[in-house]
Amino acid sequence: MGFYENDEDAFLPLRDVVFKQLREEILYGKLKPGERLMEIALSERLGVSRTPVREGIRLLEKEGLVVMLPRRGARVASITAKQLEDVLEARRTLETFAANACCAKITKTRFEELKEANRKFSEAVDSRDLRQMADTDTAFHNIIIDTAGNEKVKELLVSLKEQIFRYKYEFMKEMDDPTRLVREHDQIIKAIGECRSDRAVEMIRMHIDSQAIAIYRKIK
Amino acid sequence: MGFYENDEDAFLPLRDVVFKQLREEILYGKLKPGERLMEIALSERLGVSRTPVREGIRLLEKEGLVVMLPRRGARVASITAKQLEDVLEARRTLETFAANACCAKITKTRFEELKEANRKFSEAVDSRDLRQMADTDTAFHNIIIDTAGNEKVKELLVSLKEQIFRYKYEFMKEMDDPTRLVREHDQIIKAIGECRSDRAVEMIRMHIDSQAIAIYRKIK
DNA sequence: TAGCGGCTCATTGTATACAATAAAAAAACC
DNA sequence: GGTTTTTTTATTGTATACAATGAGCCGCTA
Repeated sequence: MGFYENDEDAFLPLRDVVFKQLREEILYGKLKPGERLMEIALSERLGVSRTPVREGIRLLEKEGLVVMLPRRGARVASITAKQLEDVLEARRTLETFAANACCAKITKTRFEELKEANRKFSEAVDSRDLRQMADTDTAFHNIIIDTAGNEKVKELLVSLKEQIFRYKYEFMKEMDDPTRLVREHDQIIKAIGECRSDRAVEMIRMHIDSQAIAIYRKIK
Repeated sequence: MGFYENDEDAFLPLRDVVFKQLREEILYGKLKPGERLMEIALSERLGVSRTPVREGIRLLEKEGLVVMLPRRGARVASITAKQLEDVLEARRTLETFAANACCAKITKTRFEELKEANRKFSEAVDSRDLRQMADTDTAFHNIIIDTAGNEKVKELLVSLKEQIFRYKYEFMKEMDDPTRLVREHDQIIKAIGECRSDRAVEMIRMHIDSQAIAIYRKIK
């Protein structure tokens, strides 16, 4: 690669370095949906041979970030309205499960983390730093998912969210009142704090759906 | 590979042939959990070079059938009780969602397919052919999932089921009364036919849970 | 004999060369 | 001039050679 993002990467297999790099570029829009990923061009740009590039691309496919056609190479995954709906529906299903489980397992410290996470999200919203907003929002949701304690569900949700991250990112750019998200988070926190799992589930559902509708509008 | 399962495979990239072959061997127990997958040995056995073997193994990793450790190669995924619980919980969450959606979208022809599928499953149970039982059971559930019409959920469920297929297979071997499964299927069909989605969801949940408990017992 | 250190070997990681193929361009034909 | 066929070229698929590394072995030392 010629350079390394940080020292950790120096010990990672090159395929993972390639994976991380390309993932970053896809998620934050440098590589756009539908764009071809050509092995030779990438290996030259990244300064490695084709082998780790191929393997890195396979990892991206695993995360649903690229699609491969035999003998035709890989493209950054683009998404149809139907696929977006499907992903969001799957996400909603799993994340409402997580919210429910979270209510049963929440601890005092976890609850405080949740509040702290939303505070950070609120700051990010105030700062209008898009990247920061996206990251802190993810962190907030991840606390709920972590508390639910189901590793497989977590893994699936990470993958599902990555698949629509790019669109969410674009959508946040044009959102008129992002402070609404902060208030929605607060309501979720409140429901969890009161151990009202039905309400928490409903809040999460609404929270995801409202974003879903906005993203959906943008896609079309 | 030297030979081909069928003509279709002759046109597939070798990585896919390798993937299919190894997947078969893992699912039906020829390759056992924890067993190492060594690239050179496999490439010799399958008559291809290491490259497609490596890529085939990556595909297996994507399906959760093998786990890879950097510089230590790949092993057939074995599962802890906790992981099994997590997978089953995720499956239950998504499949109850599918059952619910199925009730809303079921058509007359699909309903007939469902009944036919359970008839075939019943025959398989009578014949005591384990492989047949597993396949027809999967086919039955797949009709419900297909009818739900969410491709992403389907994809996730396929992967989740594969991860526990081997254990289910082992468990079926020692099941005392497999006809119970046929009756459970019948109840699910009935609930769907009556458009009682609450009941269908509950039936699916029970159906999965009863298997879950049995598999769980076996693992421990 | 227990523990340390370096050696060997098996195995994965990476690079590269060659083969196969699909898309694009050029040529031949009507 | 347009259409089909051939040729070229770009790109992926596959094989293989070499490098790097981790695991186990063996002898050394105390």
